Amino acid sequence: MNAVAKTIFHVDMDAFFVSVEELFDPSLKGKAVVVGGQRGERGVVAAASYEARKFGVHSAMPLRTAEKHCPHAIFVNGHPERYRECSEKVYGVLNSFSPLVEMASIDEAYLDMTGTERLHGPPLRAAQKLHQKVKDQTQLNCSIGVGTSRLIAKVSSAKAKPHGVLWVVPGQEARFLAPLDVRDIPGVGKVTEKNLQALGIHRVGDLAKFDDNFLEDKFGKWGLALSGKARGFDAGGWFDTEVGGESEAKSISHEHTYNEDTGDAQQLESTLMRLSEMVGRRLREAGLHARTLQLKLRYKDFTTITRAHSLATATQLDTEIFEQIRILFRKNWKAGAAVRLLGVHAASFESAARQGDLLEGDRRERWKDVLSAADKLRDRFGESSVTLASGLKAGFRERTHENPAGLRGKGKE
DNA sequence: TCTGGGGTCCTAGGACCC
DNA sequence: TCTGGGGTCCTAGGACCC
Repeated sequence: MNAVAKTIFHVDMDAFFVSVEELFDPSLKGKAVVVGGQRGERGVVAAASYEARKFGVHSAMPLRTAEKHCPHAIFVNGHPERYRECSEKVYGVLNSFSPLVEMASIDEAYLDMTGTERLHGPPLRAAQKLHQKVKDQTQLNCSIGVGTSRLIAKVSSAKAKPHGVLWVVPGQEARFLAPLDVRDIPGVGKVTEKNLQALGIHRVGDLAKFDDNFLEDKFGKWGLALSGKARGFDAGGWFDTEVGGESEAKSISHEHTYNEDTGDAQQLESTLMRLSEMVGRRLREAGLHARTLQLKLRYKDFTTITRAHSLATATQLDTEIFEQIRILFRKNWKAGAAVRLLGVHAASFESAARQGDLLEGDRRERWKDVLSAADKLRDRFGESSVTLASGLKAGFRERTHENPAGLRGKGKE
């Protein structure tokens, strides 16, 4: 572990969703903009412009609260396709700079720049070059943190915002981290913060004073990781892995929150049908079969339950997914109770279904062909053009509407 | 403050097996 | 009858991230 110190870049796009919307509508520039939905809708802020943030608006805030804080803000629906497109463009720029690039999410990436000094110059110079290149080729601003670990790079990119570059010189990690709030450590949220505060730990420096054993005692495995992070190490989990490693999806899910709660069985089941189709489609696109299917049910009062079932044979078929989900729903829904949200979740993937007897296998193959054809039709004519009504009475199905909020929100930016 | 959607990882208890 | 100890799988829930 005493090899040459690594040089890791963390590139984080500034107010990504807002900036992309500004590319499509330049009149938004310089204004208070909230991305995530329209005024008065049920939902939360996916991203807010720096202008809106001045009024206390931040991501994950309910739209209705944002409206109160900033009545003059412009509310914009999210456009996931636009963000994906821009994200790919950003990836292209990064990849032209270094082959070791890993997109950590739609708007941030890690680069392993170890040993590139002869090509790009010293770390700070290289980061400034990349910073400019991203701006020139995408018209989007980013911030870049540079350090000897992913953790240091990530924390420093956050401190560099907006539109800045920050290098933590090797050996200075502890000094950089010590004065920061424990909340600045990725993975420390509200709950951990509170637990740490109860122990008198407020700053990263306080945390670094405690030894591993004490923290492991208090917080288990997570405490050990925390101890490492307080010292600037990528302690534990995926954070430890090499930059550029491809990781496969572990689960696929879709959920829907109603604009108004409903206790109507037919409406609920047709939503589950639609969600099952969406999950099935994603499974087929990824060439995956799922063994575990899970229903998520959130009632009006926000109490939420999940109920799962593991199949003997993994599936990627809409009908099989829906069949299980419906069983779980009928078994667990308090009949008539108003529901706020429904979700369908698939996990325990197998790359190919273990097939039963030949006849059964043949039947499944034919179904797969039918479904792939339906996927293609939906691509061409929209989500509502094809319905596999098997197991449903005619007219049973809710009209499919495009989900304007089909995008990830953003935490800290 | 009336709380989206899509993910990852972790914990904990019970079933079941050797 | 007074009862071990792992290992693994399954399910439910929760913290956290963007």
